[in-house]
Amino acid sequence: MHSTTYRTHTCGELRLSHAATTVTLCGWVFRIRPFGGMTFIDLRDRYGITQLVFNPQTDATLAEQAERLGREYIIQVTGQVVERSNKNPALPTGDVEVLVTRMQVLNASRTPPFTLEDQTDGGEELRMKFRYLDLRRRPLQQHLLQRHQVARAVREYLDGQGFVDIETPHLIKSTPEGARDFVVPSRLNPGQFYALPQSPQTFKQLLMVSGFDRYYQIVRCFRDEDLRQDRQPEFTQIDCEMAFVGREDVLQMFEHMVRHVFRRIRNLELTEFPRMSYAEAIRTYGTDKPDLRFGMTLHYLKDEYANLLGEHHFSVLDQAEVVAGISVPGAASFTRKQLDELTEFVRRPQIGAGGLITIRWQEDGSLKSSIDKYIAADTLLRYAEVLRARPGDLMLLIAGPASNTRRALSELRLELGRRLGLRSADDFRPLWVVDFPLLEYDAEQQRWAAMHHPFTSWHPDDDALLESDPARVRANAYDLVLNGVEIGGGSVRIHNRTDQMRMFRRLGLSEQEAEQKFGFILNAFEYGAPPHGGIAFGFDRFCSMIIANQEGIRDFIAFPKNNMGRDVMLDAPSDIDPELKKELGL
RNA sequence: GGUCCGGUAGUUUAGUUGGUUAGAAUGCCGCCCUGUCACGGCGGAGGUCGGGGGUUCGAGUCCCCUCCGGACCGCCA
Repeated sequence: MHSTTYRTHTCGELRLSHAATTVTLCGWVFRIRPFGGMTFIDLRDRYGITQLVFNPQTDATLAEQAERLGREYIIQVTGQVVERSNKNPALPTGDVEVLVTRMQVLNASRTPPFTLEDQTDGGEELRMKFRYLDLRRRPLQQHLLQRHQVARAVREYLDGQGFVDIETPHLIKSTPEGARDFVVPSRLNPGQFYALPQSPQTFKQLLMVSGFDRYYQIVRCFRDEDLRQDRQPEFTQIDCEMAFVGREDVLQMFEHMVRHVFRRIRNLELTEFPRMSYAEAIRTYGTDKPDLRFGMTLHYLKDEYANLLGEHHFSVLDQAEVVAGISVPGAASFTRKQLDELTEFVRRPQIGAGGLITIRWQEDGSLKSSIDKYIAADTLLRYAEVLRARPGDLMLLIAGPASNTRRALSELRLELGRRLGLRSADDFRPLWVVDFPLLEYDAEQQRWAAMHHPFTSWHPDDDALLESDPARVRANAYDLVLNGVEIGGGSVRIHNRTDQMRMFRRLGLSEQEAEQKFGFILNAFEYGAPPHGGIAFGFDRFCSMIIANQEGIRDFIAFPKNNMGRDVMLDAPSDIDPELKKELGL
């Protein structure tokens, strides 16, 4: 299958059954073990590693040449496959070796700046600069090969469900809503710019108007925002849209897609896709993307509905908008040092809690808290009841403004999950988060903004609230969360001009602005637009989760950018030729 | 726009209160070794301590500025 004019087999192919045949292999010199006259070389390609033997008794000149090879030289060798006297069970090819009788150096190599072992000694920056070398390493090769398999499985499923892969343009129009656009100057239209798509959102909706019913695309998207380990300026979406569907149709269809991909890639049957409202997620986990692999949910001693604090003399609690906490099973044995670390963790500027109240409920029933002088033991026992704690547990309380406190507890919960080993890499817990708010108030710009995007429809029961009480309108939107990572999101869309205009007005666009920026879709809605809805998955995140159950996506992208959006291998972005600049009217 | 961490040999890193010749591992080079597989043994070379300025008798170490990398907050419909 891989036989070419250069080679008869790959480096991962030879077995005992090949013994006594003569083969020609090509590959990179991975390790050289000179052993007196005799020399062993591990020859590597993407299929595996095969041991070569050079024996001076067979060919003294050749054995000497072999000793002079360097790491990552690329060579072509011919020889006989022989059974090894000392087999290596760690290698699939470990039963055999190739006794080399002819060797040609196809290309020499400088000594690589870092080792290409699975556990490389290279730092992040160096590996990025020499990305093509880093990609020779087995873990990264596996990631990209598996990413290809994920894409195949996705296409296999969607093709089977009648979805049509249709390409959409990359040079499009800049629109005011959403993320900052990357722009491309137009030479033929001096002073004007294209934008690169943040997603094919409007195009896929127009394809529904055209009657394409079921559309998908694995497509690059661009957003000019600050980066994180799970955010790149260009990233890939599995972009999907369906006509004549309601929310339930979309959730079913894509739950099954995720199941299909997990079967194919991990041979794993996902058990259930529970649903949770946005409000419930925020209340019980402090976040809209809860990690369901472990418990430790939030419980409230004081919030806008109730105050269960009882008798005490502690102003920190009285003055707080919200007092809430989690109980950590079996963690009453935490040391003072560990508790200090947790306190420091929540006080970090990024988390921003004022402090952390710790209550250790010992196995013997005694209580040790950081607020012993303010709050009596019987009151603490009532707190324990609210927090669903048991003897042996550690209770952690935070008091402060509602959203800060929830966020801090959410981060604290994740940190404890990490420390206690509750976020297992073999465990996958999907979750649909539904009923997001349609709008959120942007204090900076003093206007309402779409939480999902401005084409999202809303719950019919909330229709009247759009004008009277926008904060309470529930969107017909959903996110798919996997182990605390948002891997996809979508909505049932608006499909008539009247509602779309109401939405634009609500977002502060005048009739004229809406017409100017979004005229194409408003017009399309006047020519028989079907009800439709869809979803988009972050393909890079989906891959990083399904392949390695990790959040960082850079190791699943062949040529990613760093956290300043730079490609350190190319050294892009860069200056351009002044002549070119002039032509572009810049 | 902001916060935090880091930058010492090719690479990964140690370096105490500011004090003698900046130490280790790995890689690289040389010699020895015929069954290794992270081979082993002996020896050797290799340092603008990111850059600039300052404090000091003396700076890898302290201060200021700056560049680079990483993580995060804001931001990311």
